[in-house]
Amino acid sequence: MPELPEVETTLRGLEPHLKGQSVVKLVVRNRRLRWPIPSGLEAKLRGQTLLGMRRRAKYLLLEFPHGHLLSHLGMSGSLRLLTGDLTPQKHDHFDLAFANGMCLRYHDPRRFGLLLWTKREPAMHRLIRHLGPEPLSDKFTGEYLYRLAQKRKAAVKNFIMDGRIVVGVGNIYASEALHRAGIHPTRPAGRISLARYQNLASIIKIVLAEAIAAGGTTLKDFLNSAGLPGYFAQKLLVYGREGLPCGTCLSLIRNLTVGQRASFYCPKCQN
DNA sequence: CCGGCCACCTGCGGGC
DNA sequence: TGCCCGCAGGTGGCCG
Repeated sequence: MPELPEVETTLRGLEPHLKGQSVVKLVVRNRRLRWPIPSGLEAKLRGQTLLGMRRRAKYLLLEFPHGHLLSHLGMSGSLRLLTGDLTPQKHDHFDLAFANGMCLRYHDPRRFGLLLWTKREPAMHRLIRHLGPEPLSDKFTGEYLYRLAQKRKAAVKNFIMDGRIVVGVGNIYASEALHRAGIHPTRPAGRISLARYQNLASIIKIVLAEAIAAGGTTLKDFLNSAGLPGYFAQKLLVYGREGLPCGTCLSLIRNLTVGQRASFYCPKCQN
């Protein structure tokens, strides 16, 4: 489900309500996420004040006086802010209750997400340490992509989805950005010019920024922290549009498997 | 180091 | 209707 824009949307929805609040309790109904929710986390969080929230890649980082909570939404996770009815539904795996009455509830049918605790700087954590730059930062440029791409034979779509190269570009936005940039998804990363990478890098920034502004993409079940869908799905030009005409040239959009992921592209506009 | 593949898990839609 | 198959927005780990 969530790529960078969906995680950012979740962060922006939660932070104003939760920053500065103290934790009343953590209730875990199912510890078995991608990695088990650590036992003892309940005791660690009780009474602690949430100092701030950040996003790094697709991880949400919650800062407390003695460490950070590190969470990830996986493929099907969502974090909702509840105030009224607290009856848990199927796949509601944990609740973080705050002193102002707000309840942060995690829902995740596939359980590919996670909730971990780290005492050290989150940037030093083994799941974060190896990650590349944020796509919306100044470190992410066409020159940067071009330099790392030299001699690489992997398909450019896999290259830009590799978190060690750049974070936050998932399957939807990789397809969309490559389409807007006119680059075929299977083109070897090392066989793309600097000029095309400059174009691609700026397009990735634009697509992600537009998706954040639209509140993310809801394909079937993404909901923001208030339980509302994002509407960037209406602006997708190729993703999920196999067999439909390209908006530019009317060729039919194709769906090709690249690196075990569906990849949508226009056979005429992208090369 | 790099590239390719698998696994983790549940739900849903299509085809028969 | 019901069963079986394939597929789904992520990503660490393993293998050659």
